[in-house]
Amino acid sequence: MVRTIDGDARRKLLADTVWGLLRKGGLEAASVRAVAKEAQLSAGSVRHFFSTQDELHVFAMDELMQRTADRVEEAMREAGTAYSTSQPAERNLNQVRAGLHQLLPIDDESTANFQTHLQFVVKAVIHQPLQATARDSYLRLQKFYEDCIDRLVHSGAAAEDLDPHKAAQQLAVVIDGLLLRRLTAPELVSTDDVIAGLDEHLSNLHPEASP
Amino acid sequence: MVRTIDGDARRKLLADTVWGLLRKGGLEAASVRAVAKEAQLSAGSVRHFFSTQDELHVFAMDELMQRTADRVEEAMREAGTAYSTSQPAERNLNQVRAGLHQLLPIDDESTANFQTHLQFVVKAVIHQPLQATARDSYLRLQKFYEDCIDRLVHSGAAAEDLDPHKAAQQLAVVIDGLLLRRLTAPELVSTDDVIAGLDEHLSNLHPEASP
DNA sequence: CTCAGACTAACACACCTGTGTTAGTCTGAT
DNA sequence: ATCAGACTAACACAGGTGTGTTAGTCTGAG
Repeated sequence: MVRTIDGDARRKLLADTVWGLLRKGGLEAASVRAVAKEAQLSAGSVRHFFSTQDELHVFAMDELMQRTADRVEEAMREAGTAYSTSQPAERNLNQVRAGLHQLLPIDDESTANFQTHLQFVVKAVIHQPLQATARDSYLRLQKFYEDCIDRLVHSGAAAEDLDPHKAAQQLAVVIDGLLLRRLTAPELVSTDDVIAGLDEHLSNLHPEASP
Repeated sequence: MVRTIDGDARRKLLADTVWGLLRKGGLEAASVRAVAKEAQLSAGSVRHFFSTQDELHVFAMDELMQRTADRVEEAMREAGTAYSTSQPAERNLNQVRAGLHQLLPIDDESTANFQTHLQFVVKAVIHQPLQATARDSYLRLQKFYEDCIDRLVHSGAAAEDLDPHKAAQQLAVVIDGLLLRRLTAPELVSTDDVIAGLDEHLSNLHPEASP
């Protein structure tokens, strides 16, 4: 090895650059040249790390999904320690809530992230190279939702006669709906509405819920 | 007037062409030349009716939204006559259900429509010229949802102590969520799931609902 | 000190884009 | 029959795109 720049760091920097351009102008704005310019590199340099534009885009999408997953995991761990002295039921509920909050646009940073996310997944519907990543992402998410429901049921925060599969689906629908609406109709749905929407849904799972 | 081709028909034909290209390749695939070719016209001809690309795209989006609104209205009218001999409560419920079904991808045709729809609204998030249309569309939809809740409450299909605004929001979230999930994760959400998801939500509004 | 090879920069190619311009063709009211 | 003007077609311009190629620069192991 000679003259070894940290390739992984470079790749991640470029992924980050793609996110910014994508959020502001769609995937088409994240051209090789535009990314290079934004990252203060030459086009040749970018293409040294990603020999193809699709490769760059796929990597950027993968990376974004991974980051989100990491954030969820960390938020749950944090909530775990924060409520380490609480009852398991309360701890579980708060962990789930903390994890799910990471999947919603609730502040400027997460809104920016999910704007990028949305552009990616919607593009993936019609752009083949992105489909595998999109598929991985939603399969993983589905598992996560099922895990959340599991935790809620086992800790008494959700009725035991719940159909876990159905409940996970509904949870996914609510989260995706809140996401899409917050991003496309921001005048009608505030970040507070988003949080309230999720919390409402969760509290309706409580066995003693519903008047 | 001389040599007057039906301009409105031409415009609608071109809008239709845009939908097809958009659904398959995103807004960027609906270039002036591509649209012209697909519609078997020359580029100059297209630009005679739309002097700018944005104008064409905006018109196409407007038209799509209008068509959807028309379908909703007609479905409700149909349901009204179909249940004209029923109790008002039952008629109202079925009208609402029929209208809302028009806002979901439940068969090949509606799936295609909403693929186009989704591409439009997500592009509108970052593409200024489309924003006014998107805004009109979601404001109109919001009113429609509130109207639906109203009907349900007044006909006893929904609890009277419901917060109408909140209920309309939740309805919107469920519908948008089902839409996004069906289109981005078709393996996880079938068209039947979509219908079931909506019906479940509606039946949970019933005053005597919840065990 | 050397030099393989990781990295960068620059150019070329073929193609597509929106838009402006300009000349032509056809039609229906006069 | 004429002719204004709605419509069409074709070209040009300036710029952007992905990608291939090729020559150069820098560095750390030997």
